[in-house]
Formats: sequence, C-alpha cells, structure tokens
Amino acid sequence: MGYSVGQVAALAGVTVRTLHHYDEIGLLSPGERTRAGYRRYTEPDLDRLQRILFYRELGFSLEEIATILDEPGAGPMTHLRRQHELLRRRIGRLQEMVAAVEKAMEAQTMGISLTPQERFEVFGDFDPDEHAQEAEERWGGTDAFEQSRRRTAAYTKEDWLRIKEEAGEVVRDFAAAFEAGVPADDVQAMDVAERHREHLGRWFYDCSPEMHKGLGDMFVADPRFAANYEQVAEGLAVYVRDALRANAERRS
Amino acid sequence: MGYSVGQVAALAGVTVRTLHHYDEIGLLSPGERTRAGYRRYTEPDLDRLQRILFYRELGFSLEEIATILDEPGAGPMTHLRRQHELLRRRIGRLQEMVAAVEKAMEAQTMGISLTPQERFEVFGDFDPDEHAQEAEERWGGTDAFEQSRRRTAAYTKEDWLRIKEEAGEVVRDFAAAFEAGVPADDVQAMDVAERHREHLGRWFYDCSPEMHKGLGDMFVADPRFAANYEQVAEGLAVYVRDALRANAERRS
DNA sequence: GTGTGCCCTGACGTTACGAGAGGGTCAACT
DNA sequence: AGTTGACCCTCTCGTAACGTCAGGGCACAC
Repeated sequence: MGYSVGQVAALAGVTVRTLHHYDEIGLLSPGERTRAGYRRYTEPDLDRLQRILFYRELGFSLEEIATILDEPGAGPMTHLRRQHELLRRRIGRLQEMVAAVEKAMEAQTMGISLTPQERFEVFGDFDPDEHAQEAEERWGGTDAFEQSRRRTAAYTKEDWLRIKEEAGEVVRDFAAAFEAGVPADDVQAMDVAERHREHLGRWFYDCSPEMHKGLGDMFVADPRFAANYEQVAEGLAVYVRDALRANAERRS
Repeated sequence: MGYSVGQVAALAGVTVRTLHHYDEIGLLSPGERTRAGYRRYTEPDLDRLQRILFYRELGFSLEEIATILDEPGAGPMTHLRRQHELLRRRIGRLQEMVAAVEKAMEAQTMGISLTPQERFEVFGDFDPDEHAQEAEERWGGTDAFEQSRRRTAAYTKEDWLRIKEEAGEVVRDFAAAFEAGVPADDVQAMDVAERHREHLGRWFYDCSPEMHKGLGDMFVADPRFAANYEQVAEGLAVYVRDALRANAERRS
C-alpha cells in the first residue's frame, strides 16, 4: 500500500529533502498520509515524479514543470512524444557543440586563433524563434507573455500542428457564421469567440474576457493580424472583433 | 583595446550581472580596468569565459569550473579534448534517455505498465565508479576526498591513462632505488616521495606532508594498497612508507 | 550644459534544494 | 515492558548563482 519517502527517494535517486520540497511547493504531494502523518506515495505519484525528474534534467524550472504537467488534456502519450522531441533537440544542440569543439581543435593545431564571434557562436543562439520575437514586441514582458513563453518553450512540432489545426477550425467557424449572415453578437458567434478564448488559455496564457476584447481590437488595428482574417473573407477581422467584444460583455 | 562588460555580455549571451558575479567570486576577473574603474576584458578573458560557459552548460558548479580551469599544466588542447569527451558522454546519456522514452512509448501503446524500478532505471545510475567508492570508504567525506571527487569527475579516459603512467613511473623509481640499496631516507628516495606528493596534488587533492605521511602508513597497514607495491618487489611497501616519512620530516 | 546610454558598487530577493535540530513512530530485540 | 535503531515529521537556517533594483559616476552627442 504505497511507498514511503525513503523508498521513493532510493528508487528515484533523489533525496528525501527533495521530495519534501516538492510537497511543500505543491509540485508532488503524496496521494495519501498515514494517521501518523507519514507520506505515502501511490503509483500515479511515481509516474508524476518520473516526469518531473525528466523535465528537470532537461533544465526546466520546477514552476515550468508544474505548468507542463498540469496542462489540461495532456495524456501520457503527449508527454512521451514531447520528451522524445526535447531529447532529440538537446542531442542536436550537443552535436553542434561537438562540431564547434572539433573546429576549435583544428584551429588550435593549425595555430589559427578564432575571432570572438566565432568563439561564442555555439552559445547565445538559443532560437530567437520568429513567433516568440513577434510576441515580445507586441506584449513586451507582460505577465501573459511570460506565461506564454514558458509554456510554448516545451511544445513540440506536433503540438504546434495541433495548435494550428485548432486555430484553423475556429477561423473556419467564424467565417462560416460570417458568411451565413449570423450577427456578430449572436450567441452562435459568441460561442466561437469563447472557444477561441479557451484555445488561448489551453495553449498560451490565461486570457480574461477583457484581455480577449483587447486582442480583438488589435486584430483589426494591426494589419499583420487583420490580414490573417481578411484573406479568408473580406470583413472577417471586424466581424471577429465584434464577436469577441460581444462575448466579453456577455461573460462579465 | 579590450571589451566592456556590456559588449562581452552581448557577445557571449550572458547578462552583465553574471560577469559581475564571476568577477566577485574570482572566477573571471577582467584583465584590466580603466581609471574610472570600468572593467576591460582582454582576449584571454574571452577565452576563459568561453570555457566557463561550456563547462557550465554541462552542469559543473562554478567552483568545480574554477578548479578545472586553474588545473596546473592544462593547455588549450587539454580542455578541448576533455570537452569533446564530456560531450560524447552526455550525448550517450541522452541517447539512453531516448531509448527509455521509446520503451515507455511502446509499453504505453501496448497497454503494459512498467514497474517502478523500470521507470527510474534511466536515472540514479550516475556511475558509482569503483575508484570513487573505494575512496569514499577510506576517507569518507573528508575535505580531501571531496576535492578529489570534484576534480576527477571531469577527467577523461586519456587523463586517466596519463595519471596511471605518471603513477607507474613513480613506482618504478621507488623500486629502482629500493633494489639499488638506496636507503629510504636518502635524498634520492625522498625526491621520488616528493614527486609522488606532487602527483597527488596535481591530479587529486592538495596533500600536505603530514597527510602524505599518513598515506604512507596506510600503504603498509592496508593489504589492498600494500599488495600494489609488494607485487613489484617484496618489502617495497615498507620502503615507500619510510621514504614518505623521511620526506615529510624533511619538508616540515 | 544636459540628456542618454553605459558603467559602477551595494543590498536584497529567488530558486532548489542541503544540513541539521528537536522530536514522534514503529518493529524488533531483550 | 522497556529500549534500541531506523525511519518519519516539521522548522529553521544556509548556499549557489544569479535577478533585480537603488543610488550614483562617466562620456559623448546635440
């Protein structure tokens, strides 16, 4: 019936203090306690611990790990796929470093000295990632942006595909309602708006109705976002904005 | 003439604060300062910083990095070779993790659940390393042992070969002196003893003359060490001990 | 001569634990 | 029944490697 802290610690190769810590911060609280207050870890707890250690070894902070693990709708397979992808990336990174070292060794034996830039090439280039940069300019350093950055850091290619698909669905539904002549403040349009808000919450950051409304305004004001909708149907950007506004009002 | 903190920070992809910190703890102090007190980093400083970042990314503590970098008689090539080896090891480790994830994925799709041991197999096995374990029993947790453990952690196979060769030379010289009938307290024997002490200091830990004397006593008292010398020549263990003693007295 | 940007030195905050202190719990041995 | 030893608990303090201001110089442009 469950494992004690000591047993789990030995099993997982961590200290008891670490488990206490994870309990303290709510990252991993044992499923049960004995009447004497002893921690009892269950099988699912071990599962979670294994994932924690995995992401930890890849350099994620405990806070990041918490958001990753508590991500809604992520089954075991999601994590395994993500882990696989992260490992592949990390290995790629190390192989770059190997190449850099080999280059340096050659330079050394040839008596050439590298320029400062060459020396640090292999560092610093932690993917500025188009998407992240765009976002930074836009919401620069806000709380939502921070949250988004942290969560998306762990997304794999497959995650992004799913996200794109989900987002595409929302746009299609907006377009369908728009072309069917459904008013933007109709419950049908507002429901799509709400789904959009949930989509953001699920994948990027918690989006309050007010924030969502502001986002809608930006969809119209910023040509880069507007184009996204306008290319589907002329006038769709304004329609979406109005739907988001109506939905925000409904939900407040 | 030199780089400012800001320039170096941008170049290496670290913050200014990090450079200040490295200066504070003496890990990387800029070669010069302007009359106004501004830090000026020279080319060798950049070199050192690059190495620091390298070992840091591989998970070494700054203290460990300091000892690695200030290791006597380690040229650029030594570091490059070491880095190459460390990277290869780390990649191997990650590949093990990939294999573990793939195994888990298979188990998942087959509906099998792994045992707790299986789940944590990939962790915990951070090489108990025969050598280190022996040492731990012997000097359990002493300062010297800690120092030794930290330094040897970064040694590559090639380092170990060099160490063995050096150690072998010392033993051969002891044996030669012993068989030539040179007294253990002769300056010739004491010089070999001193070389042995330096060898320890270079590769493992700072060994005071007193510690060295204690070590000599152990060479005789402990059959496992004694055998090391006795198999070369009968009576050599005692001879070595006496030489270490004589040398310790000479040097204090 | 007065911004504007970069630099300085403290000093305090944070994360992820390590290392005890002081004290219960529990199965075993006597 | 008592005691011993191996666990467990909570609480507090310490540490490493910085992040994050605060308060104040320096240097060059306009």
